[in-house]
Amino acid sequence: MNQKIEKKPFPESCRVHLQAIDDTMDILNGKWKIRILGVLSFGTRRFMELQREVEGIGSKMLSKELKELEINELVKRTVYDTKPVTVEYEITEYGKTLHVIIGEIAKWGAQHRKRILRSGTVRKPVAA
Amino acid sequence: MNQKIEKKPFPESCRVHLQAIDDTMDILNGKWKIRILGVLSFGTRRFMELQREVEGIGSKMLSKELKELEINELVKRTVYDTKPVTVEYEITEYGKTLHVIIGEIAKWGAQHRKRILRSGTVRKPVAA
DNA sequence: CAGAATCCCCGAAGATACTG
DNA sequence: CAGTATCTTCGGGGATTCTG
Repeated sequence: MNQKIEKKPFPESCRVHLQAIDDTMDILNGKWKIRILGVLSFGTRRFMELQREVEGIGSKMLSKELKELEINELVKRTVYDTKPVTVEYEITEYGKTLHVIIGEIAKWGAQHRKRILRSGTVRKPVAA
Repeated sequence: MNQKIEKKPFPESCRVHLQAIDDTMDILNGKWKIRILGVLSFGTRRFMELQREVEGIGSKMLSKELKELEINELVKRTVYDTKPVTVEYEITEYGKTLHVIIGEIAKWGAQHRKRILRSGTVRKPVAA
């Protein structure tokens, strides 16, 4: 049975803020996208290089995630007409606008790691 | 010695950076955590309120994600000994250190939305 | 209300093989 | 090399029910 507590639905300003968060997260979904962008932030990469550098990802997933990033114009794919075809991926100018976010994520991660180590306990970054 | 340009596995500095990104993402995994933190950033919330405000989440998922956030000391759970028990969730001081990230995410989302609208096409934030 | 327990399904994602 | 195609498995997560 549905309980109704009916409080104020939610201030509009809050909804907008949350909507914005969702907009971003819809694009950066999947556990690989951020990581892929992280690797690409160091420069152009070929498919195989990415697969090697994004630890644990399979070719199918990599292909799929890259395609999604490309659709959203965050990554650019370039094909070179060599004998065995060569493909390079790089972050677009628009994609670079994400660097602020990724930078903050990296910064926090570094701080967090220090915190974990400092706190004697053998606790590790637990997720699940 | 070796004159050939070695394909270094990956510069150490880069690995550290990527590791930091992973550390953060391991904690903010799942499609709900960021959203939950976003809602909680507006203040203390009860279980049902969260479920209503984090659109689409089920009680099982909400419970699970909250537990994980609690383990990582990003969220604090308080139980009040009322007739039907009352439970409140709030962001911890440590959790607030994530506000920078979440703020940037929201900022980017807002910008992105504008960009999408501006670009005539009916393109919408595509994820998959 | 706050959640745990159950049942169950569908899609994410791995492994493998194949192609231009 | 850079993917695509196919098959299959596994568990995330939804719906529902139950309890303190």
